[in-house]
Amino acid sequence: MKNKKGNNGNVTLKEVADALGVSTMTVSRAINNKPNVDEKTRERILKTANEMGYTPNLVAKSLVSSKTYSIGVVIPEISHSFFPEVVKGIEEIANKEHYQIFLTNTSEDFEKEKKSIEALRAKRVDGILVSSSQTEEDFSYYEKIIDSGLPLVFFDRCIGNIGASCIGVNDFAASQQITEHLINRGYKKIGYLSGPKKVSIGKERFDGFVAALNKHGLDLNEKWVTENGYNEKDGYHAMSTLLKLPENERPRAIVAVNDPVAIGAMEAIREAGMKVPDDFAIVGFSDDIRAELMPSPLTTVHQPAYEVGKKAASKLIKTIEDNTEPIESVQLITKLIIRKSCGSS
Amino acid sequence: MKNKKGNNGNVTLKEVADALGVSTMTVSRAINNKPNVDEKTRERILKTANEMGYTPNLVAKSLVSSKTYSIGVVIPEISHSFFPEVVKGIEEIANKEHYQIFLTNTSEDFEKEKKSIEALRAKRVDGILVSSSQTEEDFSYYEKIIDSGLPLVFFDRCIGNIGASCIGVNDFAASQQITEHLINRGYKKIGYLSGPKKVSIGKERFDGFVAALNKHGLDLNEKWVTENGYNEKDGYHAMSTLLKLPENERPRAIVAVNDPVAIGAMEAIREAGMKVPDDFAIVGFSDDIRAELMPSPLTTVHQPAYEVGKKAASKLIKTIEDNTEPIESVQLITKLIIRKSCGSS
DNA sequence: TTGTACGCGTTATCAA
DNA sequence: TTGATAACGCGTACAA
Repeated sequence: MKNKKGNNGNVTLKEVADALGVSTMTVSRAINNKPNVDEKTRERILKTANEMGYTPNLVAKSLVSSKTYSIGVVIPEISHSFFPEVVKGIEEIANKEHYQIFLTNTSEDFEKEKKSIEALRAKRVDGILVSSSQTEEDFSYYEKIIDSGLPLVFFDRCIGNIGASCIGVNDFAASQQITEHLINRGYKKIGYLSGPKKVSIGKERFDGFVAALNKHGLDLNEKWVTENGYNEKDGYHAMSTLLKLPENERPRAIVAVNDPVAIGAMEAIREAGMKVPDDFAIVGFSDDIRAELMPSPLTTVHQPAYEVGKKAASKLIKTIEDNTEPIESVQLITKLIIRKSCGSS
Repeated sequence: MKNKKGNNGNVTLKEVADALGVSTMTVSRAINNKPNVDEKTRERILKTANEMGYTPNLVAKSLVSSKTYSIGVVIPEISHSFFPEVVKGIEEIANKEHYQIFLTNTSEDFEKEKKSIEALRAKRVDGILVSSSQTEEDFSYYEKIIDSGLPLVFFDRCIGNIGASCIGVNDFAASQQITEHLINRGYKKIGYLSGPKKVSIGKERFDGFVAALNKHGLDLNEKWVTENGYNEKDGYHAMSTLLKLPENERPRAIVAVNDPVAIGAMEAIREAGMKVPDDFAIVGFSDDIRAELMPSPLTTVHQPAYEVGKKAASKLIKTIEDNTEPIESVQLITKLIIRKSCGSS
């Protein structure tokens, strides 16, 4: 059986007004605490509205105001411990400012990413926060979004110089630093397990790695560089490839683009009957919740995920509410966490 | 500078219609693939709409149809590895059915939970999925929600017999089973680190623990039962309390209400200079991503988190789209995962 | 202080 | 096949 009025169970201003014999405007004013309402009528209205279970219809409000108080959040992989922390930060700030968040998970698939954004746009979100999985050279998709005027802030995986703010970390410097840490420990034969280099963190971190080698006069051995995805299975696969090299042509240390990849690689090393750090030193990036618990605790770069989320949400909301808010690229500071996997004593 | 028309950069049906000199209805029909449009005009319209960058305004559509294709998801703690998996399952099903999800994180706070639900209701979500943190006896809040006709499905932490479906796991049986596993290994002095027993999983799991003791003729020692929250720090705190007992009055094995609590307790044990399982055997619940990596890998109950999410979303959407969909209480099957923390050989 | 008219963008309905 | 009108629920602008 359907409701006579399509509005599900919900009470409208008009229904409250009719019940009291006043106009909808008076009810509206009373409920929104506008000054020009007689105190007695206000009380009557509030009482009745409450009894009738009135809740304002934000859909109608949004249609009039072109403001939904909703923001879209697009992330590549909610299972990585980094992202739930980011989302927590986003949610905290958003709620404080009375926004709700639409969450979409793209599973590292750019096509799904685009579809999600179209859905969010159709829902008329006030803005979107994106950690992009785009692996193409062509940034016109995001350029169009930004040109259209939809407020957009990238976080973690950014697309630079196309007119959107970005909240990330110092990927280049941190990657250089952790690589130098390996070099300083005496490792010279160092391999790199990369993610797609078209993705910002893929490029930045790899470049940091190369910069460290150059600075110390070490050569980049192309055979020791693999390019796969950002998950455990990708790390496992990449490391398996390196393990197929003849023993004297293998690297002695490994830098992984992130912790899930490092963790996958460690599994491949273990299965090959070898040990970390005795046979391979290895370092990661992101300080996954599992990093310190690995059989050989993983040396990595700690990222302030919660702060990234808060900062990104805050920047987006400022951009939404004030279109003179400047575009900026923020790099939050990471911290090198030295554990045993790099051969630390 | 503001837009003349408040609709941000978005093109409307009317604008497309004016550009072609047809009525909005014709444009609407063309775009929605209704049959009664001349094929030539349809083509002209689609072409122009596309060129102008038309995207339908779902807010306006929702106002007319009283349907938003949005569902609210309320979870207690997104940082627990269990919940991101659930959310992933929810998102997968929801997207397939063209729904978007509003995510809210309550940090185990019932007041925040209620506020989130009010916000979601004001946004006129088509339904909500809730894992409740309510710790009161009085269920009238949810009774009112359900009576109001807002489709609601609980998952993981349910509130029973008040007219909503619930997708959970066999908490009672699994808790009994894992407790019996300890008993069968010869442990007789068994303590319990509980969460709030007003929360469904708190009660079910504790009752399962007690049932196992009873079945084997063991007494429940009240001193060995603590009631705290569901996080690591709660487990740490609870275990610290037990460790203050004189050595001969301490339990020899511990059942924790979930893995985060078990992990916190293990930390307390380690800090006290004692070992798992040598000094204390311990088991958890939920198969946290860290469980197998603990210094003494944690024996626990694996929950099909992703399946819980898919099933919950699927049930909610069915309930939304067909109000004759029966109320049901589903218990998905868990699996006992035996590792070393229970003294397994 | 209170009420009336109108518009936000869309679709259902009925008329042409 | 196409168009005009009304309605969804609310708030702004103006009138009483």
